[in-house]
Amino acid sequence: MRARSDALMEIGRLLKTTRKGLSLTQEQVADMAGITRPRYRDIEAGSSAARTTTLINIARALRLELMLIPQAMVPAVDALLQPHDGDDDLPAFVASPDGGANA
Amino acid sequence: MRARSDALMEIGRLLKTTRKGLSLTQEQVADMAGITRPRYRDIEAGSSAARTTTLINIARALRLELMLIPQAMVPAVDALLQPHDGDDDLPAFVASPDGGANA
DNA sequence: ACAAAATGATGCATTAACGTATCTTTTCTT
DNA sequence: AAGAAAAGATACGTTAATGCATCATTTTGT
Repeated sequence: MRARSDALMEIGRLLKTTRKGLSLTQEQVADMAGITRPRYRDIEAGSSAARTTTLINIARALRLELMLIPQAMVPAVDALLQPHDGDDDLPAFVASPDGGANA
Repeated sequence: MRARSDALMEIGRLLKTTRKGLSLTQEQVADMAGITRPRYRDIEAGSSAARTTTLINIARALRLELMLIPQAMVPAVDALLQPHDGDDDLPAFVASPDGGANA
């Protein structure tokens, strides 16, 4: 409800972009992820820090996978994702800077 | 408290492996991530679904980054992470199958 | 073998994610 | 322009993540 971290907003933007790329409504994604629309809305808006399981379910509804990448490999992974020749959906990747411990 | 999904246990295993590779104690990682040791312990054991912000903080304490990768790109990213010639720490990557909507 | 550190584990209080309901505002479609 | 659908937003109750304290067990180091 009162999350609002940089990372959350970045994730939210990615979710929204990906969802629109798939022409899905918030309700459809929420259903697929097993949560309600108001909750999905908060997550997409970056105003709620979803549980790990919830984020994974949302990601999969959008054909994304949550991964933990060694920081040293992030540039390489980014480069790999940049020239998305085109399979079906839109590109994606997340995370970067932040700071404040919790919340 | 009673999470226990496949994905959570997989993440937990990765966190533990990475932490040991960095020779850090649970307490050190918990401190860096801004949570308590009992909580970090639960997360590492896969018995608790951390909030997104918490997972990000833990990941960064372990020099990892949370990323959402298009499923179509996962094999390529995996391949990129496999032959880690030697940068600094241990390997890493996560996620796979699961199912049950929430929790 | 011993001590110390690290990890496993539990109980209780607090906080925020999540569900349900309802409303308004914006964006599509015709 | 009118109507419908989607998205934005808020309130309140429930549930689980988190903090704090404290135990037992395992591992590490000397």
